[in-house]
Amino acid sequence: MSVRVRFAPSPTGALHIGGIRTALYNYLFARQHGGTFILRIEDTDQNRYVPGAEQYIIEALRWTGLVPDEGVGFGGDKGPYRQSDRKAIYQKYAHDLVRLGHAYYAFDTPEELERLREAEANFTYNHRTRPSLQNSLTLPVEAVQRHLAEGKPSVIRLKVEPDKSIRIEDLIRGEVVFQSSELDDKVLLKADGMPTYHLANIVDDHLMGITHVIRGEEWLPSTAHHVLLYRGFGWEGTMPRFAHLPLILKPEGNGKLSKRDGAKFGMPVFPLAWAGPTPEESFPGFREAGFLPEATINFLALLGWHPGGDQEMFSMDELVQAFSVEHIGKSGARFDYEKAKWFNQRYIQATDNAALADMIRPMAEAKGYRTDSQFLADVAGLMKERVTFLPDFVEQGYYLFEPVRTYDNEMLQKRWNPALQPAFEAVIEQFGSESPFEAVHLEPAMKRFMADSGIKPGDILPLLRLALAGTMKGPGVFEMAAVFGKEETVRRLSAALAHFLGE
RNA sequence: GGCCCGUUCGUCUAGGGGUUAGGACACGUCCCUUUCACGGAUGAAACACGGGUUCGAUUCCCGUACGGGCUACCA
Repeated sequence: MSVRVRFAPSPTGALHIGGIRTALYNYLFARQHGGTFILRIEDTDQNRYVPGAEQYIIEALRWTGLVPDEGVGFGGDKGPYRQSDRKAIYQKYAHDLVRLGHAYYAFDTPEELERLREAEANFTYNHRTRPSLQNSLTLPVEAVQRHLAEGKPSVIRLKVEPDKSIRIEDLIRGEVVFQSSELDDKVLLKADGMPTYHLANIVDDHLMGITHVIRGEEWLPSTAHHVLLYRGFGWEGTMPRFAHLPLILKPEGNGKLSKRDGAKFGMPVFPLAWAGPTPEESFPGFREAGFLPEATINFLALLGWHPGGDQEMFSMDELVQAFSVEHIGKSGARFDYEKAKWFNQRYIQATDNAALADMIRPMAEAKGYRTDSQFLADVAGLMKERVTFLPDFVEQGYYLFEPVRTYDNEMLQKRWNPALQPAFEAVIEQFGSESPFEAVHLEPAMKRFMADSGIKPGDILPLLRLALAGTMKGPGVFEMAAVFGKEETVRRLSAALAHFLGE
């Protein structure tokens, strides 16, 4: 049977980076087995639905390259893939389960249950308490019929039989055992007619032919209920295998990574920026920060999984090859932003200049800078080994785009000396006569010229740098000169000399 | 509180009954470089604790501690 896996997020806002990792592992597993990767939108909670979240999820998957084979926005013949469009299906199955004796109607109001929980801290709706509550197991048949006919608000609950051991063979954790007596009678169908996660999930996974459920660890405790549902429906024979992923933890302190941690620690925790109704509900994204999708994926892949060995850099194809559920770690992984930055740096270094030019162009454009391909590619070549993020090219390399307006005064005081004027002028003149104007020629030629003229490179080189860039940081003097070209180089040097002379 | 899961350098991790416990990020030092980086070399840095089992346990078992998750008509 061919592998079918799904990524099933809830459109309650921006999808954080942990969600992308879950999608990634599902994707890798599907690709490796020649299987199908499905996107299902779990929007069964009307109250938490956030407009735009679904589009965000799809865009985030496209950006990271985790493109589904089937699902909302991607076609497929097992749809619809949006749970709110499947309401009638769940209702049918919920009622089937009642008929089969594995579920029942319950009429207790949320308020009544709330009171019970307040009265008894550990109150649970289960095999012990249900005989004293308002449901189709305790009420006379006529009363149940009447309530149903009158449309009295009701839910359908799973009838968990006590005294049974439920064993789950988790692909990551091995055998996990639960005692049914400790399980509650989970609500399957809510009073508004929508299913809860538990019902919708099992029905959909079954109907969509899902073979492996790879999801976050927060679902491990309810997996026992899910097994009971498969049994209740008589689907145990085709029940998917489960793999529960460890969670991603906060960069510092305790607990799992949350939305707010981005602002708290000054780093993005979302793949894409999210514009909420208020600044507090808006979040920065990896994409907007200037991460390459490949770097983001490589970083996430290794957060909780490693194939063994010492390899750090993995292309998507290599990940597909190397991936295995057995090598997923069991403990939570702390979100390590420094490592993410390092990956990005490595990927930028490994990207060719022409491709970088295309990525930089919008940023150069926004600043009103030159945007021709050759120049941007040259800038990329000069800066790629000293940047971390894409915007750094134009932000740190501003002097490549703009004329120098200010010179590092401290360095100027230290390096400039009026006695150097003739040497500096000679060097400017020599630059003007060099050809070809390329770094490989310029560097030896100029150094030879200085040696022949009795000019100490140590006196002049720092000044040339200052003259060309205004700052002591940056690419090699001759490399910059070559990118500027003869005319611009001489212009910058002359302008700088005038400034050095106090004009 | 109850149930479930986990625990190797600060972080991500490899490993696995006998190893100098390996790599990467971050950090220190040095080299390269008359800048800043890249790169190279090198250093400091870990098997939570207590009992077993065993000739031998970081590795297997049991406890304890600590961490995490769940405990909604949320997912």
